[in-house]
Amino acid sequence: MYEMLILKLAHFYPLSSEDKAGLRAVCQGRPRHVGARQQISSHSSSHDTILVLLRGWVCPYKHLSDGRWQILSFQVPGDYFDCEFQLGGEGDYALRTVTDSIVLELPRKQLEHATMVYPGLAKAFRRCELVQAAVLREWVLSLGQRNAKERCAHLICELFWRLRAVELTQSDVMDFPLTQEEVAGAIGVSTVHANRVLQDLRGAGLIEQHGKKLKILDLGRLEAVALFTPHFLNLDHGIRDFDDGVPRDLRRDYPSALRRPRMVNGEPAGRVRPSLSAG
Amino acid sequence: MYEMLILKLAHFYPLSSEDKAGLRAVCQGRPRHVGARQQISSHSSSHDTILVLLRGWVCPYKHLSDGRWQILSFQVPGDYFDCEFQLGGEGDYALRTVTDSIVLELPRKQLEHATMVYPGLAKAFRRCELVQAAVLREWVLSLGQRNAKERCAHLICELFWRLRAVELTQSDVMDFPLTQEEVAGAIGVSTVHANRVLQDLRGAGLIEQHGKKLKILDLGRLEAVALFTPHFLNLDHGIRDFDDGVPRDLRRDYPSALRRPRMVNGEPAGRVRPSLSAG
DNA sequence: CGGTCCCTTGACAGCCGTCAACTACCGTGG
DNA sequence: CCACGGTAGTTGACGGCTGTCAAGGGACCG
Repeated sequence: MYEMLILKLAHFYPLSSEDKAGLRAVCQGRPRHVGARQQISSHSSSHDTILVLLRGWVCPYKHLSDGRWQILSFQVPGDYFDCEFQLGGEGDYALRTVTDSIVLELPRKQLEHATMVYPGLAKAFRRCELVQAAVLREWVLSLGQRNAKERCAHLICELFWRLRAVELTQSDVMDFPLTQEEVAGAIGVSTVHANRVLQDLRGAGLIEQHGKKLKILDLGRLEAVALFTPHFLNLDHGIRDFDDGVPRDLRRDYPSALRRPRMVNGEPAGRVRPSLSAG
Repeated sequence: MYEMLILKLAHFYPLSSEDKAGLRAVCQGRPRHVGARQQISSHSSSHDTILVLLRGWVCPYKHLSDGRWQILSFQVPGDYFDCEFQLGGEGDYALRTVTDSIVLELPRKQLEHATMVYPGLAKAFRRCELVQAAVLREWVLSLGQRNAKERCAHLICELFWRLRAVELTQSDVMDFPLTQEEVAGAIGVSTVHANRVLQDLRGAGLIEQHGKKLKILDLGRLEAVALFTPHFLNLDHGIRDFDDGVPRDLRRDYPSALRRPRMVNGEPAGRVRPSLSAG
C-alpha cells in the first residue's frame, strides 16, 4: 500500500532499488484509519513525524478569527506532510480529511537517517517539497488573478494531472469527492457561486459529474479556460537529469515588461497595457 | 553589511558565535548592485547559488499567459531565495527588484558544507524556509477570504513586523517603496482599487504616507482591520527552545466545526452558519 | 518646458456574495 | 411500504465589492 509514496517520489527523482528498499524499511509503522471530514492530529507520542497519505483525500486549511476559512491545497494518495509545520508550537494551519483516509506516520529520525544513507531519497523528498511550494505559488496566482471560473477549471486540471501521476485516473475519469462547499473553500468563493461555476463548466461541455466521479470531456479546452500549464507540477517522471547544471539565463523568454490585459466580460481583451516596465 | 542575514537568522534560532563565524566565512563573495525595477537572474556560472538580499526590496512574481501577473511576496533585507526554485529548468516564477538593491550570491556547496559543520545554521535556515512557506499560506488565506481593505492592511502589518525584526523601522515609521500598482499586484486587485483602499486606510486614521515612508498611526486598529496576528511570522527572537519536543495535541483550541460568517457590507455579521461539521 | 511616472477621481458595469427557498438523494426506522 | 431527517445541490432576486475606462493633476527630470 505504501508503494503509493514510492510511486510518487519516483516521479520527481529516479529511485534505485536500494533507495526503495531503504524507504520501505522506514515504512514499518501501522497505518491509521481516519474517517471522512475529521481533524487529523499527530497521535504519536512525539510530534516529530511525517504523515504519509496512503488512501483518501486530505486538505490543510487555515481560518480567520471571525470564522472564515480557506483550503490551502488538496493532498492525494502518495502525498506527505511534515508535522514540523508546527514550527515548535501550535501550527498555523490545520489538517482534515475529505474522505475516509489511511495515513502512515513515519518517525522523522529514521527517515532522516534513511535519506543520509540513500541520497536518492533525499533528492526525491527535497524535490517533492519544492513542488509543493510551487503548487502553493500557483494557488496565490490563481486566487489573485484568475476569476472564479478559471480558478475552478484550474483546480480540476491540477487534480487530474496529479492523480494521473499516481495512476489514480481511469482514462478521462477521476475521483472527485469534494462537495461544492469544499470547492468553494479552495477557490475562495461562496458555495452558491461555486455551484454556478461548476454548472457553467458542465454546460460548456468541459466536464461531467456522476456521483463522486468527474469526467474530463475536453482537457484541451478545460486547460485553455484555466490558463493551465502543467509545468509547475514538474511531473517529469524522473526522466530528466536535474543535476547536469547547465547554466541558463532565467526567464529569457519572459516579456520584458509586466503587462495586464484589459478584462471584458471576464475575458481578457486583445489589447494589453504596459505596466511596471522592466527597465 | 551581510550582518543583515545573521540578524535575521538569529530571530529564528539562537546562533552561537561559531555559527556566525562559519556563516561569515561563506559570505565572501562580492555583493552585486541591481537597479530598481529590474529582473534579477543568476549571473554566476552555475545556477547553484543562494541569493541573499542585503539592501533594498525585491519581489518574486508569477504571470499568466495572457499577461496578468501576481506578486508572490516581498523580500526585505536579510531575506534570501534559493535559486533551486528553478527545479532544474526554467523556474515557475521570476524575481525583480522594487528598489535599488544589493544582493550577494552564496555558492550552495559551501553553504551546505557550513550547515553540516554548524548545525545551528542548518536549523536557522530550515526554520527560515518554514516561515517563508507559512507566509505564503497566509497570502493564500488573504487572497481567498479577506476583502481588499483587509488584504491591504494585512500586507502593511506583515511588512511592518518583518522590517522591525531586522531593525529597519524607526518607531512607527517604515520604508514603503511600493507603488500602488505593486500593492495592487500583491493583494490581487486593480490599481484603481488599490488607490481607493489606501485612501480608505488613510482616511480612517490608520496610516500616513509621505513619499516612500509609511507611518502606522494605530497598529492595534490596523491589525484588527486586517485580522492580523503575527503568529505565523514566528518572530520569537530565538528565545524559545524549539526542540523540547513536548507532545501536544494539535489544534485543540480550534472550533470543532468550520464556520463562515455572514458578510454584511464587507464586515462579518454576528451570526455564523455551521459548515463542514467536523464530526 | 515637455515628458514620464505616479496618483486621483467619477461613471458605469459585472463578478460575486447574501438570503431564502426549494429539490434530490440516501439511509433509517416505523 | 412510506415517513422522516440530514446532507448536498440548485435557483432567483438583490446588492455590494471591485474592475474598467477615461480624464486630469502633481512631482520630478532632462
